[in-house]
Amino acid sequence: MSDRTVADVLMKAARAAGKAGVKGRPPLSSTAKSPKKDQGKELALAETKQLGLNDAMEELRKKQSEFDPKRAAFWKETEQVPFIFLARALDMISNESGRLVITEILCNAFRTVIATKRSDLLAVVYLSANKVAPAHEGVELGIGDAAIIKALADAFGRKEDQIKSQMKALGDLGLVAKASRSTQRLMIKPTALTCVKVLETFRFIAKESGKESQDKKRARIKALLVAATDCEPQYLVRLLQAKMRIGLAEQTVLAALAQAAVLSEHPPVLPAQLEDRLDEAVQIMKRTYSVLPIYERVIPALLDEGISKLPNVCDFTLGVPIGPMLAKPTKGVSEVLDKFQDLVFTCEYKYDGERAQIHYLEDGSVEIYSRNAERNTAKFPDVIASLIKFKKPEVTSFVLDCEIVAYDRETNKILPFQVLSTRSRKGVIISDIKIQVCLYGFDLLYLNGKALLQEQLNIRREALYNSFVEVSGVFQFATATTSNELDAIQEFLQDAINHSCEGLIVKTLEKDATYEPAKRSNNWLKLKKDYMDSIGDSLDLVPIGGFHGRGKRVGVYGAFLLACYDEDADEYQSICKIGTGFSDAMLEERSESLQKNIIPKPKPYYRYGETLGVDVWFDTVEVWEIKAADLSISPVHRAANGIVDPNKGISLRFPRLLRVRQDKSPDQATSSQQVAEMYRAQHINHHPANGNNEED
DNA sequence: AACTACTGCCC
DNA sequence: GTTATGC
DNA sequence: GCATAACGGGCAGTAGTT
Repeated sequence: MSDRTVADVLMKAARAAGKAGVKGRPPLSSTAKSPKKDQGKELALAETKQLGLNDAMEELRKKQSEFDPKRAAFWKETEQVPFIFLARALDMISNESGRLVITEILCNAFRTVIATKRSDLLAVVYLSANKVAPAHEGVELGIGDAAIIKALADAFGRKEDQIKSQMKALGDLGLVAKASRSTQRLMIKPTALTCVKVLETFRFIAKESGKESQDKKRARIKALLVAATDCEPQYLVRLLQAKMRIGLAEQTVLAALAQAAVLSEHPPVLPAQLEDRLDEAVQIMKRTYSVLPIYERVIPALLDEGISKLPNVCDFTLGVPIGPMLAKPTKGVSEVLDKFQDLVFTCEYKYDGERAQIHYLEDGSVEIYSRNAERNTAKFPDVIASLIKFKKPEVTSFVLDCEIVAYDRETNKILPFQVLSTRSRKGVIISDIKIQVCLYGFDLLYLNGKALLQEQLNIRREALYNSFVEVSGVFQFATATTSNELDAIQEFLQDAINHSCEGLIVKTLEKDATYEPAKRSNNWLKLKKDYMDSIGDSLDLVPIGGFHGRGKRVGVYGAFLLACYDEDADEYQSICKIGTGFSDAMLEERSESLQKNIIPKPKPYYRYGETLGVDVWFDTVEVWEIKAADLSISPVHRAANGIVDPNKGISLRFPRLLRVRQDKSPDQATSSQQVAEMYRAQHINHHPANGNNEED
């Protein structure tokens, strides 16, 4: 089969389709954004027979000052909120790009729920935020594109291959679902979906496990799809994918929720105060959720007590993960000095491991949470067992912010992230552990019954230093300096890198130095070698394959397969895919240019992993400069195969496009020898278990 | 029992 | 994780 | 500056298949 024809046809089809339904980029083709309420209207009238639906939905468009919550309800107040109400609201939002308007529509929808069926607000918010449960509860759908494709084929009586090729063309399974709507009319119309029912089904899907669980999950999805009408299939699928793609995500949901609470108050807020109250409410809601990310707690409290009293009822709770504070990237020491001009600050090593937030409760129990609030407690029983050794006896409760790093206690050296990631993740037993870890503590958020979030970093850090003792290779404080001289910082950065760290985190100490949960704060700056221009690994590589874009990248390539050139064997060896660093214009240019160089099948002198699933192959014509943070041994890529590892190639960590090298031809690309040399130059600390005879 | 594709979650 | 983009 | 949505490598765990 010829890849060219398939690829070409799909690409053209996508362009012709004008990329309706996914926003973010002014479409290549000039099809104007046509309001699509017209289409929805007919479908709704024909199918749902819910008279008043369209009028009701029209109400949602109104400004919040003119909006009448009950007029937007087309169901009886005793009934559960229909799913189509939310789906239509989301569809309305998909046609908007302004965040204010999006927030307003969602706010109106929430107000209607509050005014009619308050008990459904929780489900409606969960669906709006595209979540199934709090992150730390570990509820997983276990449904990906492959499973959805099967379910769609099943529900609409289509062939999987057909769905797949339509997926390539439309770039979104939600749109495929929309296009698949069953033509046959059902004899008995299924009962309308409700938000509660949909959320409940998602939770059932998550619970399904073991033999034939995939069939059971698929059956549940099918049932939802069959019962769905109008735009419901599209949004069901997008919810299952956890990709809403309509410019709405959790932060906006929180804002809308806060505003809806204010606007639902009795007596109504005076117009003169309204704007301030709304802004304040949004801040309160975001802050509350950042320290207590559990809708089951926040929403009832919001409904019962109102937004103003929310902080009194919903506060940080030991055992519940706080959103970790994040750092802003900076390009160099001078930018850091610039941003922290007159402030006192400190520099800490940025360790290359995984972020951990450790909760130690009064009863001695422990929870360990990841950067994304996943409960990792069962992954680190060794950490829990060692707590007692580095915690001072007078410490009865704490929340520690730290980095867990793979560590070789023989050589006292930090091991690479790739080693850490090989640790088992579930139900780990201490005696089975092969990779030891060291904790690097850098912040203390809670101590002996008292939250420290509001304290400045110097206070929190003092508390940290006073509460724990270092145990070499088990628990150490993040290496820090308070020097504020450019040269000294530069040197400290080099020290960090020499000690197997990624770079530095620079933090304000005394002023503007509170812990800002869940924020990428300006008070923490990260400084990595590869952020700096003219420093860090950069390679000149050849695009040899393309992958059809999804979402806002439909109609262009979303990613490319890159290769280096092996001079000895005269072959191109895949080294990584690349999908970031392109401006929209650049991505279009490169897509268009490479499309002219499509070849029907890969050249015999291309080396690559078969599992990559390349959509389209290109002749070697261009050279792109790519920046990366590190080089790694790869299970799929083939660069420098046989040079560093007998059976494996080399790949790049965090690859991104810098620019197109118009001055270079493909055979002048970075050579496999150079790639191998760059890999060796990293001076990686090898784990003893991996260093010896692996393959003999 | 070994392999593979898929999924979720680290970075 | 990095990056680009619209508001 | 914030929020969102494109996209990266690579690992363990799981379900299904050979």
